[in-house]
Amino acid sequence: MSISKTYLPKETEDKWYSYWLKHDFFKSVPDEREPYTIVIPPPNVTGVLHMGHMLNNTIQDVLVRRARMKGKNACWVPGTDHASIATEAKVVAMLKERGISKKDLTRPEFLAYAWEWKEKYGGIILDQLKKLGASCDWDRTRFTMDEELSDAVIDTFIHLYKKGLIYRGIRMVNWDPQGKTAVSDEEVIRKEVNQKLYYIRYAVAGDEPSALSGNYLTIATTRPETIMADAAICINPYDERYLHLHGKRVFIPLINREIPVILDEYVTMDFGTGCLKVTPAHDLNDYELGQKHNLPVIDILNDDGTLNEKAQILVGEDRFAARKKIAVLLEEAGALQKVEDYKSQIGFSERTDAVIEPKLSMQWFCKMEEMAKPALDYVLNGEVKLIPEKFVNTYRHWMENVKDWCISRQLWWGQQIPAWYLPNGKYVIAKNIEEALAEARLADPSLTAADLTQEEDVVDTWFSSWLWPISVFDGFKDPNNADINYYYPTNDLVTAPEILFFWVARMIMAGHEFRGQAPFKNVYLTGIVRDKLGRKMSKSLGNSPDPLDLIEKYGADGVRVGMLLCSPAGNDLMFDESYCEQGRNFANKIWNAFKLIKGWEVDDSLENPNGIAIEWFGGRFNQALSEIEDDFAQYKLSEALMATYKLVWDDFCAWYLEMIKPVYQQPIDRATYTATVEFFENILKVLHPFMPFLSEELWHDELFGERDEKDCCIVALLPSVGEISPQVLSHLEIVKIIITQIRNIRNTKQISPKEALELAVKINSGLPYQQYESIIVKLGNISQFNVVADKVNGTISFIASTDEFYVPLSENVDPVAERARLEKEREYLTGFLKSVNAKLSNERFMSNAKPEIIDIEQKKRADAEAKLTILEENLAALAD
RNA sequence: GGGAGUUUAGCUCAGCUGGUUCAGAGCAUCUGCCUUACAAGCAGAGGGUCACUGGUUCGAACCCAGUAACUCCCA
Repeated sequence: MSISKTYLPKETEDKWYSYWLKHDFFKSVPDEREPYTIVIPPPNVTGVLHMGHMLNNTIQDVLVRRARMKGKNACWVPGTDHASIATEAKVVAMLKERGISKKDLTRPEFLAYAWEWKEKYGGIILDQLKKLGASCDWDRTRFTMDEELSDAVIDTFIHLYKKGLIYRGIRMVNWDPQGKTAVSDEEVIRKEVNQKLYYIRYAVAGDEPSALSGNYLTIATTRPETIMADAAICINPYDERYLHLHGKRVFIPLINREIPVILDEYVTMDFGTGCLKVTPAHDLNDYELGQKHNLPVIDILNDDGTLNEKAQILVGEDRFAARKKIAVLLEEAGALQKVEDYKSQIGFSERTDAVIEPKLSMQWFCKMEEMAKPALDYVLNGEVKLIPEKFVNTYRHWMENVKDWCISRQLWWGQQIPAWYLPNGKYVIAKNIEEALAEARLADPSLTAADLTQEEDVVDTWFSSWLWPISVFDGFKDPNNADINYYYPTNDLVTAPEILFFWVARMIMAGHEFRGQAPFKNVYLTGIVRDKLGRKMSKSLGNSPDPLDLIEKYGADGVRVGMLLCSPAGNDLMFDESYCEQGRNFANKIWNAFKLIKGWEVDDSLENPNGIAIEWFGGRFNQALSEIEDDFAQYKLSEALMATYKLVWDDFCAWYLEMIKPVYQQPIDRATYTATVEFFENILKVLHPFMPFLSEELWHDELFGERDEKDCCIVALLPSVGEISPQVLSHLEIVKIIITQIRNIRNTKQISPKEALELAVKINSGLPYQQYESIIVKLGNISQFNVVADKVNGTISFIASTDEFYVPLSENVDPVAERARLEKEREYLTGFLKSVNAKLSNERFMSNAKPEIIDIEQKKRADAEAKLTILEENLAALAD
């Protein structure tokens, strides 16, 4: 039988994934076991897997697999969200390719195309997750536009409206002129952009030109194309430069419309010129100022960002083209004083990357304040834990300053708002047109269905997502069903901090509102995946590797390990492919350990010479297991993985296997073999959540005996922490030092590992070296291990614990080098002893320090003194 | 402008309530090895004024104050 030299992921991954599926290991139905539930943060249905998903879903899978192996009923619910803006954009693009324009279609026709698109491309990202090994219960896959979930959205809208939490109003919203919809504050990404600051002169009405003040005032703006929408010029009443302007009126250049000069302390005197153009329709602050001063609102922009007739000039031009052109016109008119470079923050649409236009429009809003209060309490009182904790502050700050949520979107792809307008402009909110009509008739019995028109807008996608932990279990349709009662509240939510507010917080609000319970207990916030230069991974930078290529190259297990190695909770991670390489190497190491064990022949007539090694590793394993347990309890996944890594690589491979492995082609005794196979099987279990494919592959090897088809690593029970014998563990640490010292001597003296050495020990500590002799002899390649009563001269010496070791060399020891080495050690110890003595002779230390601390210090002194004595003697012997 | 966070080895990070598991881990580096499980490996080694300045304390990476740099969130 031949086993490949390295682990070959491609030969195992698809095989085991379909095996798990076939045997329904991911499937969960309520039963008597304790549930463990995660709902996936639904990725955008238009999305393809990126590194952020990769990280996020690896973490979820590790948690779910671990819970499953702890005997819990683990349920990971997958799905996608409908991402109204992004999807609508994709569908519009698809139609364009087919020569169809959205405006030529009716709403149902458009939606038919949208569903067609969704059916075709919507599953891609979920299929990609399978490559990673995600153990989701795929039968439960949900989509935020599924009928049940959409019903939940509509019912929620009606419910909140009836509670007075939803209202309609004119507000300044973030308008995305490309998506032609309003977007929420959270969907606006602010970026620093180089701009120009235009200084523009406005002629003052009725003023005679004078040499002193001129007959104009100058404003500074980054948006000269909006001057036609100006309603006033505002100055600070205390600005002494402009006292002469009080009560005056000025003319907007080019169109010569007259506007007043108003006074308000809002204007900063030292910014720009101190004269502020007020454009209520196109700036949020100006809007508020306009409200205060009763200024008219003149909106000169169309929904697509072009100028309309109210602008009078440049009608039909795009806002940015208009900006360039108007600069020229102003220049020609002598109204442009100067242009300066200027940096400022500009908002961009998260979905389309278009520059956001502040725009006044009629929108639907959801009141937040009332719902925010309990949602804040869940986090403050610890019912919902944020990991890491530092996010609690941010969360509180946001919840205490929460603003109403603009929930309408001017799109078709999404749940249409259940509002019906009556001919008189009023509206009713109802589940469907029949109910709407019935309600409308209460006021006016003559109305017919034809008189009603439904609101065109749909609700924000997040208005679906905030219901996700409830709606995936049909908790709205059937609030008392077995699933929701069993799985809700879920256990862990794994998501990115950037959506802490507009998703996590709102889920808590919805959970409280509809179930009286927060939807999850723990929220694990992952960091942002950055490249090793610290830049956010993005398509435009092209600095993001394709996760599927990585899997191809390093195997899914290797990539999973790579992701986790560099992912402390809540901190951004500087991803580098070399982490995946490390993961692959680790897989390979395990594979080779397996190969070694697999190659052994058992001879039943042999005695077990490895009792101590087995006892030691058993203890070490349990110790590591409890560390890993602690790490998981604190969601320190990368540390749990590192503890596993070291357990396997260092303790098992480098020490244990070397201790017990028989000489080449010699058989092994039964007891050692059995113990080792059992250790290895337990190691596979511990590895499984991190490396599911490799562990499952090895699990089924005949090495571990017969397995029936349901006996799989994925459902094996994790070992529980067993007995640890501290004495053997601490003795072995000394044994390791001895072996390392011997190897070190070999290294510095250029002695081959093949050349056996003699070793003598003068025991001062009383340690039972005879128990460990065989290990020292084997790993140190010692020909003779002698216990001596006196120092051995002409040897290399070292100290471990307080025992003295002597290695005679075939060539004479170089006394000069040996003296130098010992003196260096003496120097260190003397310094160390001095600092310990300083403490012990310090009265204040002795009176203030805790007794156990003093004990430790005294022990340190005793040890250091003992070692120094030995060193002095050895140095003296060297001088002879 | 307001708030939060970070700063420890070349890189990525641990370091709980101040005191030998206090200066750690992994990777990278250097040296020597193709020792039949593994060169995607083995053995060994080097490397840090714990950002800076003060303070509290018998004792500070850890507590306090200030400074600097970076990051994020909100305006």
